[in-house]
Amino acid sequence: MRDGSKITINDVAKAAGVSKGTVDRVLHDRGEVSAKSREKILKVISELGYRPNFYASILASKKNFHISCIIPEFNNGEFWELTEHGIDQGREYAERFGISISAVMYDQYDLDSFQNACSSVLDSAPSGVVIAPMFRNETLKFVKELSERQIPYVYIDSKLEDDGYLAYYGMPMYQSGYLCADILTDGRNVRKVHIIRIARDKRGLSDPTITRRTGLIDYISEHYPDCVVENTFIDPKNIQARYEVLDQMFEADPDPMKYIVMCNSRVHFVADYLRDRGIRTCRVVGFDVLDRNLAALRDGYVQALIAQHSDKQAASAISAITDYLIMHESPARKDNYTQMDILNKYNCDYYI
Amino acid sequence: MRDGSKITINDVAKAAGVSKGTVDRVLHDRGEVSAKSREKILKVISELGYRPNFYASILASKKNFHISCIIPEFNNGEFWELTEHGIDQGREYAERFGISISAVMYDQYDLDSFQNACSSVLDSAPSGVVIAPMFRNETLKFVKELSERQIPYVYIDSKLEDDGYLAYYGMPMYQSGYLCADILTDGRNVRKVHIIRIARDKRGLSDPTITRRTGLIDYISEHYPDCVVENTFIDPKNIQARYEVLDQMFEADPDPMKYIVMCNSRVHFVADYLRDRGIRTCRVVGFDVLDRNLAALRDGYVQALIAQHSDKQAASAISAITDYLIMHESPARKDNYTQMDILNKYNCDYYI
DNA sequence: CTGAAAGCGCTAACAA
DNA sequence: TTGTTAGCGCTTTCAG
Repeated sequence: MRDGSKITINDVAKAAGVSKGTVDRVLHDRGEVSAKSREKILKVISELGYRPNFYASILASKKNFHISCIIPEFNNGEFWELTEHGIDQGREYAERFGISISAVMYDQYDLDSFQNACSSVLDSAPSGVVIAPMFRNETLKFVKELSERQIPYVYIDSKLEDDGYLAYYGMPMYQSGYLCADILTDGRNVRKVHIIRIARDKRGLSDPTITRRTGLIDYISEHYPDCVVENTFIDPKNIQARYEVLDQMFEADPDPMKYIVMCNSRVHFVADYLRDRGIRTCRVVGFDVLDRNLAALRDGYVQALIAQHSDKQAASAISAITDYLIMHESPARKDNYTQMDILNKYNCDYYI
Repeated sequence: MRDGSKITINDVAKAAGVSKGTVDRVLHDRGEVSAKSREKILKVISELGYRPNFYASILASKKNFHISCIIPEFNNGEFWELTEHGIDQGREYAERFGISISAVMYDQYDLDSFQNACSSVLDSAPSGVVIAPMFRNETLKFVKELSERQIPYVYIDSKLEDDGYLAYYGMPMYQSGYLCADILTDGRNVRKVHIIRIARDKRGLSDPTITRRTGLIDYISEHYPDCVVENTFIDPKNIQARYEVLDQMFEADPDPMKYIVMCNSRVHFVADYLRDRGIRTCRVVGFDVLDRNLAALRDGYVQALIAQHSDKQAASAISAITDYLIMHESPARKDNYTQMDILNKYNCDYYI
């Protein structure tokens, strides 16, 4: 009964006329087995439908697996905090199998910091790696090294064009922009859409939200060919400058009904402005369930949020590697596009 | 390293000056231990921070746990099919711990069938039970019996007012109706809402969607006090009768723009009608991701679907019992209201 | 009431 | 290239 099938490595050994030591050897591909023994054992295994009991396996094994997760560093309430929660969930799972998890953070605006993170991970000789890549070239170099060392790695958030990865968990960025535009406009007579963007001081950084913006713009030009799309850049660090820019935006066009969208997680910047100025005439859509975004949703300064359970992405990434390490099982599918959740004030309180 | 803490039952035994047999006895509360031994052992355990290794425990144990799941029977493509998938997911998890899972189905329109299901489950002396209750009184009787036998049980889909259950996983029904109304109307100038309902031949059956309808109606009267809510009853088994009723509904009011909603999973009945009649002027909202509902969503006969991942509910229920059985851990929270997912044609393809 | 001892199914030395 | 053996940490008889 136990484990569904009661056939053990001993049964296999007996049926194949060898010892369990030999069976174990073919089970783990560690050579030193004659071709005929090997063949026979494999045959018996599939005939009997033998499935190893990995509790016994873990118990007996002296191996110490470790998984490193490389993600951007963050402050409280920021996007990557949720990912860290997911790492904690994944840790809970992995630790049951005696696998330890560590998170290594880097400054997403600083290439050196990313390189340091990568090389320190490499030095620790991990059994597997989870990575949220922000620097294209450096990441490609890094995963190439991982591949050579036969270390499995999983992308989260966004992925690159190599194909050595074990799995990828992330949101379909283009589609999320398309969806966002649909929710923003939703059959209304929209003449102008305002995209609020973060003014990036450093150039040359990869920005995963570009694809999202493309989806957004495509939707508009397909469904509202006469609609104007206007970009407004705000400074994330300077409130005053931010308010000035937004004031200008509102003054430039007398219509108080504005359609506003942000393609990253920081729509709360817009909400704060609207709250302070007492503006309730706009339709605002943003992304991700930060506390400040949720508050804006509840208060009615943001009408909808598109969310992606990025915690689950990290957790899934870790269990994918765990399962691969423990039971040699690759995930059912390699590319896992997580669902896009539409949140409004009536369902956001039930979002975990 | 292994398992986080390397202190074993042997360490505890040594430190307490007893044998591991005795430690095991207090660990599992199976008596036959002197008060002082017990006390000492408990003290040592907390001092050392000993945490049992349940792989070893499962390996050595001869126990055979079994969980029974009681749910309504179904045809392909119906609501409960998704729940069965969830049971399969749960089984995958539970079997890792040597716990077997079985599903027992009953006819949700037949009390006898439900009673039979319950008593056959009782006869099989399960280690735990997952139940989707459709008959109030009978269920209360059943769970009382389970409580007396100390068998843990978990509600899914809906729950009753007893409080002996280990956990509950389901959608907040009232809120889902409220949300549904919001999506249906969404700031539009709505004067009449059509609720399409299934004509139930048998009376006296509990209907979990009543609460949902209440939420829906409450929203309307709060936000659209002048809006009329009209109920139309259709026969699930008779196409012709169905079409006649709907024809009448459309003929009764010349306005082709109708707001239509169904509170159960069978909005595809409405979609089929609209497709056949070539009506594209309505706004239709329904519940649950049946294949036929998804098709209607993609084709534009249904504008939105509210979904609830009922597979995850069943899977969570099973892992809750599993964790309880294996590591004596109760779930983090008892009542788990699952999130309400809003699906439209742009995000439904990413809904697993 | 308690200790000793025989496994659970598998891994990994170590011999052969 | 193989078989043998000593555990992994825990449960469960079975004597005492």
